[in-house]
Amino acid sequence: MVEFDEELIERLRKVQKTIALKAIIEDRFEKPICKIAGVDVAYNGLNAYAAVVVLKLPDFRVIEKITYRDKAAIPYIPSLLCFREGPLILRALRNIREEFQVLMVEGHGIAHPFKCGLATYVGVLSGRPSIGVSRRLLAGCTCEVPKAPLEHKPILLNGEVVGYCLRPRNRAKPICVSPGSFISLETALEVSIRSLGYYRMPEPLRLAHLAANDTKRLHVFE
DNA sequence: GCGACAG
DNA sequence: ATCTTGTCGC
Repeated sequence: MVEFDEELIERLRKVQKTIALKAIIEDRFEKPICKIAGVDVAYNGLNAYAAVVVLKLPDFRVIEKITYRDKAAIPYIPSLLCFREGPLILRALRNIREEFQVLMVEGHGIAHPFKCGLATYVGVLSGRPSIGVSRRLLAGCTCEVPKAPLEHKPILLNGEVVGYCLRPRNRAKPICVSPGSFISLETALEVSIRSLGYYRMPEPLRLAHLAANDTKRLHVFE
C-alpha cells in the first residue's frame, strides 16, 4: 500500500486536472440506450473485488456479470477516490465481452472539486461514456432539494451546473447524478432515471454492489 | 480556527 | 468502504 504525502497528493491533483480537461460532456454514443453497465468495488482488508454487470433496458435483464480481484493499491482519501478504484475498474472492464453504451459508476463524475471524480477518470481513460451516481454531495451545492419522486434539482459548482440531485423514490434520500465523460448532463439524468428499479440506487449499481459483495464473501470463505 | 470530506 | 442482529414500520 502506497504511503501518501503532500507531494504525491499534489501530483495526483495535476493528473486529475489533466483528465478533467479531456472529459467531454456531450453524448458520444448511439441512442436510444438499450444496454448499460454498472460497476462497484467491495473490500476485505487489502483485497479489492470489482464487479461489472451489463444489463438491458428497460427490463433490467442481466446479460453479463464478471468479477475481478486485486490488491488495494492506495488508501481512500476524499476527492482522490479515482486513484484507489479507477485502475482496478479499468482492468475489470477489459474482461467484459458484451457491448454496452454507458457505464454507471458508484461515485461522482464532474461533480467533484477538480471535476475529476471516479466516473470521469474511468470514462476518460477507457474512452467509454460514463455516469457517476453517488449517495451524497462531495462538491457544489443544490439551492433546493427535490421533493417529489423523480424530481431533480441542479448541482451548482463555481456557477456551473455539473449534475443533478435526484429523488429516486417517494421517501428515499436523493442521489447525486453527474456525467463522467462522453455524455451530456441531460442524458446522464435521463439514463439514471430509466435505470431506477424499486430501490434507491439505479439497478446497474445495485446489482454490481451485490455481485461485488458476493464474490468477496466467497473468497473469504475459502 | 473548525468542520466537512464520494467509497 | 467496514465492523454487525435484531427489529420497528409500511
